[in-house]
Amino acid sequence: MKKSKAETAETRKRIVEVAAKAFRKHGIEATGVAQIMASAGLSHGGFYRHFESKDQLVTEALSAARTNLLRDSTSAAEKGGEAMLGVFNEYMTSTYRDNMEDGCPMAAMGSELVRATDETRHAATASFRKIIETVAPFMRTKDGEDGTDIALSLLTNMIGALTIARMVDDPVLSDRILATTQRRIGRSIDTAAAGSDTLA
Amino acid sequence: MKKSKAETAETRKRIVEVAAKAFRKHGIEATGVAQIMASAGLSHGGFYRHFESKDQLVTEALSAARTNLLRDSTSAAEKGGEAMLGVFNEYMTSTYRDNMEDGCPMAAMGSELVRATDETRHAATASFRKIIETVAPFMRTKDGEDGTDIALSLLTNMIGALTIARMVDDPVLSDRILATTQRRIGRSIDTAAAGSDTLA
DNA sequence: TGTACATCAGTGAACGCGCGTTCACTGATGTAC
DNA sequence: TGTACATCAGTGAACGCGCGTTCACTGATGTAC
Repeated sequence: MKKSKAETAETRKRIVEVAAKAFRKHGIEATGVAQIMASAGLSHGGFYRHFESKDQLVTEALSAARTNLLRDSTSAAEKGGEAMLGVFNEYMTSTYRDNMEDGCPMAAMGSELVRATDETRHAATASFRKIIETVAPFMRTKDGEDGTDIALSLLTNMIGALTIARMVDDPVLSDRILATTQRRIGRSIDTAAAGSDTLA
Repeated sequence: MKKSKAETAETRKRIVEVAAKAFRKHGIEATGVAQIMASAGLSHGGFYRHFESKDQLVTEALSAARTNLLRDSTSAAEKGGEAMLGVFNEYMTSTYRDNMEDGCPMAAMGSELVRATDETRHAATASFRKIIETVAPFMRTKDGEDGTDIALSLLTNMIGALTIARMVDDPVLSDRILATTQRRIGRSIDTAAAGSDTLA
């Protein structure tokens, strides 16, 4: 039953994408290799033809999950401050809150990533840094302030707010957390900032 | 080998306290009932004389873990704004970051609490709300702003910052996240606010 | 106050279960001639 | 270009292991008389 190289690559990619959603939705520990393989339409035995371990898949799934985030922020960075504000605000909506499987992996798996392997934490750090770099130029800075610092503050705020908004069992409180965070986003982003497109 | 009522109550309390530390340090799922009982100096079989399930212990351990937080913020609330600032700042130190087992349970177990049982999430919500209420009067508000909203924003920021500071594998970046968050704390807290002691 | 008995905290073996991982096997793909 | 063979993606059973939970048992505590 050997498969062609193209098929093999496709299968591997499918496993990573399925895992990226499952880990965010149910958590890393709670998601088994067999479940992931079943969701990808395979039996669990073939897993180790593609990956050395579950940990390796976690690292790759995390990198895959960040792709959407980076795509959003990079495309907004090209368009300018108004687009960036739109992207940020979208992350603080009830729709985004209620769709964990497609959202920010750091908000969805935060405390599990703290205890993850060195490789996974390294990948997470690289993702986080990349996003900070992308959005930092769009932060509204006053005298002496650094865009990177504002971005660090705003993004960790969004991650924490999303986590707590998902944790609390009172929808009113949850919505209020999102709304408050949106207000901070509006204050932090410089909508007048030019996109990289206009610079080119 | 029946034990006296006093001993039984003491044992139960010990289990909860050991669990509160272990869940924060290693995560909820990764901490087994047998490990907790062994840390408490007991064999695992006796666990169900004290608790109906592991889930019940999780709920109680969470409530026990919040006690320290509430004690800190309540005592600061009595003393006034300067004391409150001190407590907040302490939460954003490298010492606090590196001592997960004694720290804020929402930062330590955030994404696991999102997926916890209804009872646990309810307890977590009550804890969060209580702390917000305690610190809200000490927030620096400008025209039309609500202290509760500022508190929600600041506390979710601190939880997210602590989580990400623990997740990244670069100590420089981690320290920078803490420092930036400390700066925001300084801007948000009204050090001139009077403590409830002075009102009495 | 003293005795007889029921209660139940704690022990340690055992339960079924799902986990991550391994392995012998199958048969289509890719390669060497 | 066609044939022979090595490769290896995927299957499904099996591995050891630790999980949460149960249970028969022990013996000190608490209670009823």
